[in-house]
Amino acid sequence: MAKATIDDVAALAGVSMKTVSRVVNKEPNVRASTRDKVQAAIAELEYRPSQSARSLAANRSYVLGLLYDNPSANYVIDVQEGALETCRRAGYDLLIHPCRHDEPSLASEVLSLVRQSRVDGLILTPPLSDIAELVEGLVAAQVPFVRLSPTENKQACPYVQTNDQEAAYDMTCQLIELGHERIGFIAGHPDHKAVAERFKGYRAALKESRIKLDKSLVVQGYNSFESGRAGAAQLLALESRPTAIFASNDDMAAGVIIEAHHRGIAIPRELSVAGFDDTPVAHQIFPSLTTVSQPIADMASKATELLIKQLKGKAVQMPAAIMSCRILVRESTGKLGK
Amino acid sequence: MAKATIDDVAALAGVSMKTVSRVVNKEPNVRASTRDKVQAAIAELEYRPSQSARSLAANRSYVLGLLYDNPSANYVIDVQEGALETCRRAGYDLLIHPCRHDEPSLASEVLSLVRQSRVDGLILTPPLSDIAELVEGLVAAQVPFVRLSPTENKQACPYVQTNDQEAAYDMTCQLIELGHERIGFIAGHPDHKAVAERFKGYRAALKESRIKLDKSLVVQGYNSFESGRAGAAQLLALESRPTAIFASNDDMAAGVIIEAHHRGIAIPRELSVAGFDDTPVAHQIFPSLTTVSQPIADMASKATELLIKQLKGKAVQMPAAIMSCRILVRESTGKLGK
DNA sequence: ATGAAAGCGCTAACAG
DNA sequence: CTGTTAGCGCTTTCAT
Repeated sequence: MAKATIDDVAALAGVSMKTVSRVVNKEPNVRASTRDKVQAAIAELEYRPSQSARSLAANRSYVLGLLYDNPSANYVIDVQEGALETCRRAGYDLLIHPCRHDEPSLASEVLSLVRQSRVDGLILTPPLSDIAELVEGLVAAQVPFVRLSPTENKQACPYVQTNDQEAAYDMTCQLIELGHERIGFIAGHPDHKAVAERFKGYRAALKESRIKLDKSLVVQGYNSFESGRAGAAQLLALESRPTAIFASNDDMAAGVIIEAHHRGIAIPRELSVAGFDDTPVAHQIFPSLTTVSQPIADMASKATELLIKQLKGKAVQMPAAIMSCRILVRESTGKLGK
Repeated sequence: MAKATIDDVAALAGVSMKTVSRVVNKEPNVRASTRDKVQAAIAELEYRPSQSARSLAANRSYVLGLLYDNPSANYVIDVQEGALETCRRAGYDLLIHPCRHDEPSLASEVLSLVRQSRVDGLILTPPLSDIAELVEGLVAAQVPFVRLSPTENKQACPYVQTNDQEAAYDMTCQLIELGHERIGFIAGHPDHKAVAERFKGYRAALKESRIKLDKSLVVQGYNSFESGRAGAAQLLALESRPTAIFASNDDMAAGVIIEAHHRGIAIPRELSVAGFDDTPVAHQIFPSLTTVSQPIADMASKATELLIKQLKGKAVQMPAAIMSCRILVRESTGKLGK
């Protein structure tokens, strides 16, 4: 049996092509009995509308593009999962498009994707959310898009973010309450602003507790395990070394833990360690890592919803959603000497 | 400026639409000077062919579908990366389609995706590579597809696999050479045959060294960290416990390491641990894990090539590619007492 | 509530 | 080597 077309369905149901189209697209103004007839014909012929034909006619692809440049497999997978969840419910598919945030041709490459009518809209994740040229290019070309965790130019499009600076603040407060005063901090990659700005939470907590910010306790990391280990090596070699280290993400925190192991420093007896993200390594490491969990899939799912709403023309203004992080206390933090 | 169409380009270049089409699709039989004229017009108008129009006319979407049901984010990301690499070079895009291998409607759901003309072909990854109903359904519907690491029904389609049973054999031999005789084994998820069959390599190595297979040393794992930890708990509680444990993947090996830490068993002095896959946790854990690295992205890239070749009708028979694993010796294995 | 006609922008088949 | 003619299977617009 050859693939059935809308004409075959119309003929079998004894209606016009347009009526079948109405039923398929759940448009109103179809009598219930007519709809039933059509649906029976669809079932009998196993009719599936051709996406290419409807894309061409309607000038919409029913495909969304997910853009990312993130070395964390877990982050990307969670985003994909969340985005797909909403896509499926709404009848969209998802095209993935990893790219390089430092590629000069990034904006034109992405615009080309849209101009080929491949995707109806885009989802941007950090650090792409903060690439001004890309964001401005999309706005100028009137491409519908949403962003996850943008830190700048927030009126450009709908977005979803977490209160992660607040979580970094809370985490730092917890360490202070445990009695720590010399708290090392490993900052996130400067290009990755959402991570980099977790530093603000750390700083605010110290300030509130009237602990002077000691610049020798703050080292630059680059989100990788290796950079975390290197940062830890620097901090732990200090004459008066910190009693706690807060890394801006789990990979770097894992690096801190390994470096401490290799130096024979006991965690948490001699050093508390905290991370951020709750990646799998956080509980696969010894001791398990105190960290912050972000609802990444939920953020992506919500962002995709905002995008689809925008595509349907329902959005007059640019909505935004803020979601909450959760601190997970595990084995790697505690009072000194315990 | 409205989006330029092929007619606009043809008009500007002073040729027919068909000639533009030839240039765009790099077909032969176009005079160089004509091609140049056309390309100049394309550049001037910033013409990008509409994918929907060409899909409809040519009955091809230039999109491939990637099917997976794998809890390992790293595996999936590597597969995506490899597949995309080939896709880009060949002018294809990639649609991702996670699904559940135990879902009864899996085959019909996937066939529906193809019938909507969304994808021209499919890439199946473990454990989907071994879902007979899906594989047979695709063959029956004459859908072009390729598989990664299939263990059954190998003539059904082109495929790519590694010599991982051989690698498991080599790893076991290495442990034996280090003096281990009581080597525990944590088997992979039974639904995930490619992983499960690593056991064969372990068994073969023991046999060759005339070490009797002790069934109490083989426990069933399910590929997860937790199942690895549970398996290790069982093995390490044995009266005569193993001096080495080989887990069928890194997540389970990480579970072994954590369980050993909690029991105060020193690695590798009292227990050697080996894993499989070389996921990030393998070097983010203490001690770092001896493991096997598979060229996952390369496999996916190669598989995608085979698929595209098949789409172009170039493949008469079903080709297969076998790639090599590499053993990475790290800190977690050694001689007893060292 | 339903239908008829006119494309969407391209490729395929054939003609020259 | 290049052009002409027909669709691909839908949605849209406008009738009825």
